[in-house]
Amino acid sequence: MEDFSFGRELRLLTPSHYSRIFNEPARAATPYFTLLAKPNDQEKPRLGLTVAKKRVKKACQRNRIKRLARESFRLNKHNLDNIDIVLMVKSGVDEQSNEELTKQLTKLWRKINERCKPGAPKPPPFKKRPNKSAKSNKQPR
RNA sequence: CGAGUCAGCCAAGAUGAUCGCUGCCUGUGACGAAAAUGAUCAGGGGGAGGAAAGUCCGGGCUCCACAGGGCAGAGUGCCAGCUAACGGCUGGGGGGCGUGAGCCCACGACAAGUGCAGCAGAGAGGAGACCGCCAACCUCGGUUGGUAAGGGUGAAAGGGUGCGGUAAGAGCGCACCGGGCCGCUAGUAAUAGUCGGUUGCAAGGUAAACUCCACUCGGAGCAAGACCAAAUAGGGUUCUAUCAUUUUAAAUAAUGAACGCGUGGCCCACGUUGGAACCGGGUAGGUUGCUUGAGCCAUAGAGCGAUUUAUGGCCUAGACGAAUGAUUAUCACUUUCUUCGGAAAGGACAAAACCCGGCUUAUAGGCUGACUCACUCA
RNA sequence: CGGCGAUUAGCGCAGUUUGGUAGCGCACUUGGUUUGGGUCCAAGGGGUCGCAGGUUCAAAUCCUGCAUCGCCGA
Repeated sequence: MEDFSFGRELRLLTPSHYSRIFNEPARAATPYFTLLAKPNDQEKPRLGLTVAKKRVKKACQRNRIKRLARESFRLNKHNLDNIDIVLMVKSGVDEQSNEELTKQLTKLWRKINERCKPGAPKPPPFKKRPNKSAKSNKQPR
């Protein structure tokens, strides 16, 4: 029987936890999510969520996305190594169905775990994304 | 049956299953000498709203300030009541809309004072002669005077209709209607009146213009405030005494040395030369404030009503990178398709953050009651 | 969660106090100057004044309610 619990020891609780991960993390992304991750010295994986008000306007939609992410993490955490993950969202998530988001998240957990393995190639140094705005302007709405 | 008005209620459709989150209660009881605290695990029964929203008002609560009063500033604005309070609600008055049930209204004062009204128009406020009308004069087209009935301008032109009157006109006079003032009556009052008297009508609009009048208001907000408090740096007190020598009551003073900074190196200049204990401020972090309250339900009484009194019963979320969820089964409901077996899709607005009373805004639908209008039948 | 401010032409801003005509700079268009371009000169176009109600004869301006953007407080 797998352990599916999700207590406080599996979450990132303070700003210092978060800022550690923002410094040179491994990255994985889909059109609606971005994951940042780093190995930790605990025995378990840990999860933190950032759902910006700028990206998702309504409070009940923010809650829905956070719940889905936590639920997905809870069901998949036994496949993860000891890493800290921060999940960020992009604009447009609130228009997607629960089913679609769950599918994307399940893929992402596997992907981020691969990239955090010690043998994996080091990610390029964290730079400011060049000309991100120019690129997004080209994309059709 | 159709159209409509008002009031109230429900709201991720209902019931299960599996896997989770959270705080409460009961048991367990790690660490610890023990007590206390209560880690962990198990069980039980709770766990978003009518607007939780906007933050537009009002209050509780907390801290700060404060003799008393006034000014300034802000707000409210028909009258009476309700309330902890209000810009809210109830009842009444007045005005407007609707055939009606009903709905809407910042609705004090411009006769205290000041201001504003572009353009047009003769004239924009105790006025005025552009056209017209009338009279006089003359060069027959004008001049002077009278005149507010008619035309024209404007959002707005200084009571209305009729008769008399007049050179033409005019509240100039009269009748009726309307208005002002004083009184009477009804009403707590706003206000009302087939009421009485008086007044030719003189001062029109605008106060979401300044202003005046009446009433209200100290400021900030739970990120308020209270308590505990690591590391690092720094402050104070005491003791000891530093790397050496001399000196002094005393690390009191002086010299040298060392180290740091700077340099390829040197000189000069600058700075530092330990340790211990205690004290207070205070950051990260934690605890508290934190949910029993102007509370909810039922019955009875008072009141037209808002509301209130009495008795009985009930306890109904307290999170903090922030819980209240996900998947699935069966059964209902709506729409579409249909080979009438079924299949597919769908269910609003929206998430507590100290707590209440209101207002405003968003909202798929469903249910209940009262009433109005139209038509038909009896 | 609480407390504040702003929204006017493609861009940056006046005008709002005291209600009647929406203006300035850059940019844009046309013409002139020049061999041509720039500079310079002259003329011109372009604005539901964030949205919806109300007060008023008349609203960018006064009042009310919404929307969007931004700032501050641990």
